[in-house]
Amino acid sequence: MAAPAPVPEELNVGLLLFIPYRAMENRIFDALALAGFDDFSPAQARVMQRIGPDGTRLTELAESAQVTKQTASHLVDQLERTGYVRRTPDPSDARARLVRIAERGAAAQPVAAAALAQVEDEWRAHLGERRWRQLREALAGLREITDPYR
Amino acid sequence: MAAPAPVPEELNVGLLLFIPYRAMENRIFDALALAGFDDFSPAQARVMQRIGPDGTRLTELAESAQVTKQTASHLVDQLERTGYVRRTPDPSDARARLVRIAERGAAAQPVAAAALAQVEDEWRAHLGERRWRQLREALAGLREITDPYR
DNA sequence: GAGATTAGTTCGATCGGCTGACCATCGTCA
DNA sequence: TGACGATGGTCAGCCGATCGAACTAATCTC
Repeated sequence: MAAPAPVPEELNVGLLLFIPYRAMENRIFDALALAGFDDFSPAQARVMQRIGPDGTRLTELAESAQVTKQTASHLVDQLERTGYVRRTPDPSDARARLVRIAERGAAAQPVAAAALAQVEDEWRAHLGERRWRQLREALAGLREITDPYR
Repeated sequence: MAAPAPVPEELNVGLLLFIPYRAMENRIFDALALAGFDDFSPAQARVMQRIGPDGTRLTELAESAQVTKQTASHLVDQLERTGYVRRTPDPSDARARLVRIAERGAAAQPVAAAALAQVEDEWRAHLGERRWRQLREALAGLREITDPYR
């Protein structure tokens, strides 16, 4: 333990979480824009990122992203218009439709993944392997009690 | 943030950060509303939270919250109208004005602080003291390379 | 002191997100 | 079996957040 927390300004945990989150979002967003994927917004991305490999229902997306169905629907509209996603019928329920990644979305994913990996590498390098793993582990633990969706 | 399809265990760090952040924000917001402070928005709170004890310039607030000066100005307008903050002249620069916490803002702060402490306690209890400290430490480390303001 | 820079505001537009109202399908239970 | 509540989704209308452009006033630099 050593030094008795010399930190005078104990920045609150909420802010402490938000700062790197925002940095990550910006980095990925910039990388995508640089690769030509500049025709979508952070809000759209926040929804798109939650689409599973086999498609995801709108309601599920809405819950997961913590927005109303209407908002999610609206964002999916835009994503559909620009070719990032596609709505397909849900075979198991005629009311529902599955939102799936479309061609342009599929093209953007590797770019986003690469940017993500790049940032994670930088963070890991900065923190060191041990602290990095501890961070991931603690965040996963936190998720158990803070993820309203899951 | 846009990232590839989530695999449950390997959920990307951005999302892992976002989930508890959002949960924290919601909890504090609810507590404030319950205590009668229901006449302001999350966006306003995000700005207000960054006001220092001796007041903070608008431009500084804008940078720190990563919004434009116009947006910050607009939010401060509202906060001023509802009595949470006050604009005072900056003695060191006649162009500038210091945004300070006003009466209603000062009244809200202990409520927010209590809610924050409550949530932190819950999180600490869930993670255990050791992991909790590791989390805080890692986040502080991350801030060194992700906080564009500082 | 002229010109560039900086702090802040005003204006106008767009986008994100919400509520309310609605339709179609599904599931259940009398 | 069929009526009715619950569920998945859309449409319409509204407000707040945020941005870009253009502007004023004060400051800084030579």
